[in-house]
Amino acid sequence: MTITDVANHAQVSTTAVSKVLRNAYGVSEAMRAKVQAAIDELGYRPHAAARAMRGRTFTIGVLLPHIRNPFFADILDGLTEQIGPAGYQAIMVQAGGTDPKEERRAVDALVDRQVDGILTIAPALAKAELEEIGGGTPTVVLGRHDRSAVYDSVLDDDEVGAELVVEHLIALGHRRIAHITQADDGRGRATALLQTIRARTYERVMTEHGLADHIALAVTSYTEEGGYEGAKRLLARTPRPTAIFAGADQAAYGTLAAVHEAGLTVPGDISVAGYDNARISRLAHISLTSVDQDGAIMGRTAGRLLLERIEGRTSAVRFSVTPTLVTRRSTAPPAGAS
Amino acid sequence: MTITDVANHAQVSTTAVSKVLRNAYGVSEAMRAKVQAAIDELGYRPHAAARAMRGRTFTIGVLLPHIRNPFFADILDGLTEQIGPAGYQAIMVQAGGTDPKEERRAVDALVDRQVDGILTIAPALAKAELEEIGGGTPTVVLGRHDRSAVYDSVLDDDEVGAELVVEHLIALGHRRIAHITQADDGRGRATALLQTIRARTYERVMTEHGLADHIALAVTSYTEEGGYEGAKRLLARTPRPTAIFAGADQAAYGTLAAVHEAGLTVPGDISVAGYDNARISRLAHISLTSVDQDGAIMGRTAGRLLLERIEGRTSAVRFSVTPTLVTRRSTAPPAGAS
DNA sequence: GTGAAAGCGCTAACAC
DNA sequence: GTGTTAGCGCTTTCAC
Repeated sequence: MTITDVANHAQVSTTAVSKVLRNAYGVSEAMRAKVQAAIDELGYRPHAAARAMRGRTFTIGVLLPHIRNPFFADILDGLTEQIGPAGYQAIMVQAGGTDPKEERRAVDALVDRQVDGILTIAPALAKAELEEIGGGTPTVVLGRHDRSAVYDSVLDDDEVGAELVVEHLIALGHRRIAHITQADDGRGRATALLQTIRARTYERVMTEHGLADHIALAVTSYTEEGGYEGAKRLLARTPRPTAIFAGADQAAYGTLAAVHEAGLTVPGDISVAGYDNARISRLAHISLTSVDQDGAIMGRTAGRLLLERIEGRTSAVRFSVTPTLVTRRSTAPPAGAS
Repeated sequence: MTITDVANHAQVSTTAVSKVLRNAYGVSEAMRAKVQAAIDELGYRPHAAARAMRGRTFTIGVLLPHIRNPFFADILDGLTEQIGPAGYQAIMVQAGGTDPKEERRAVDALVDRQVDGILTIAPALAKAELEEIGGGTPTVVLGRHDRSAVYDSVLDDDEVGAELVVEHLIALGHRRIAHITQADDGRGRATALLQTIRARTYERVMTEHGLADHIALAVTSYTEEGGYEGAKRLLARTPRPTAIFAGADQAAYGTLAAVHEAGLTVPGDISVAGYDNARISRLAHISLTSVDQDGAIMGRTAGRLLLERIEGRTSAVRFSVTPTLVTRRSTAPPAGAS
């Protein structure tokens, strides 16, 4: 079932069919109707690979670090909502860990498949590599703070978000506030990575409040395992922190497990806060104080920016959402606070 | 950078290059080395779309209902582990809800992109549609109980799993045990769907223990929202159930929230059990009794079966894993049990 | 063992 | 407004 079959069936040229398929300029209404009828009748669907040889694939490639973080689902929903009506389909690939090599392989897989646009979510790649990719394919980078003239950026203001958490804990009366962050791999400017911004903001706010001596960092990863491991280390300190700010909700879940396992209670002995406001964090049993960044809006915006670039925009755009703090039962004044 | 460039650079024909690329029969060792050197030197990567026109894409398409269920991540990891070394790349598309129309659209997107194989996870499509897809592309269906001669099946023995949960609750002394299940859309034989098997097994085991009068079903969906909604309905019954078996962990999380919101405790007032043994269920704060099905093995097997089919196998294979029960703190004897 | 050449299904000049 | 036709980069006969 090819475009030639449709053309024969409708008694027109393949050009006409191609134009109807792409809603291109220069087809009469009668022609359109005739061709469309033939398409419907034959149940024809264009061959994506053949299209890719010459024109568009109507595909947006999404690079996800992994599919375990429910926050990514919000982003994807927003993206799909935006690009679907324009006839685009999102395909996802998993980066597989924080190894930039693996990530590069995954993003190359998208490039090789001739996607029309790429959305990378919190990539660990060096900026130069991202620009190389952006130079060849319209690209939106989500969750990084570098400024590029080659690709668009969608990000949450992590400095605001981290500040909200630390200020909240300090206002509750906490002084020994610890933080769990994710290691960066040392390539490129670290200040571009959201975990670095969150961690530095934590240190800055602590210092501003005269709590520099109480700064305690655990460098693991934004995963449940990372949160668990980090919390175990932090809880072993003497004196023990009274609050733990995990840089991501996933890590906060691991922290909750570690606290519980140590025979301590939340928030009685330890307050815990996260970042992302994943849906599960809202559940009464977890009830995690967290920073809400609107993933759906971020996804929709990424989609819009990609469509604009595909249509020809070449100037770079940077879109930042301002996060808000959602306080729940996992944070409370420290024991002994009057 | 095309195959012609490589051929020119190595002073050979494009045929030779193509053969080296595909590890095809009939190239001398010297030729292979020369061509490989040119490939490496030029940093050449084959154009996937051009390949797709004639041969393989080295791509496996995965249809996911959504990316919120962490159990799917285990499956995907297993799949990647299996197909990666063979040079295959997994790409995922989201079905977007339980609407079979949406699901069909998503799977067609994979077919249009000429993937070499398709893995559908817990699809809601009619069997006839799955067979149509399987007829055109090697297909593995994960999580359905229909028997097909056209596609392979990978499943967990849901009858065993559901029985383990209900027997466990009964052994603890519960009698008023309720169940939250997912609606099916009425297409095709319902007995093919895992939610139907789990629900019917629940009814059967209850009946076998003389508890037919205590059967209480809430038909919502395997999501947090579905679990929350279903639990609210069940808790409104008089007399109230003492245990709720949610057909999936996601739904169990919603159930926990609803129970908590009703001012009741788990497991003091209500025992809660799930199915899937997602990682979060292990966390001390949730500590959900659940059924473990080994997602990694299921994913690896699906990958192996797909590669076999791509290599030419035409007979259908059915692979079933036997689940186990993991008891945690969310289930306990009912209040008033001596 | 190696290479020339046809053609996969589509898009886009360009001619009519 | 419509049709003819030359490729896109690769794989695959089929000669040599």
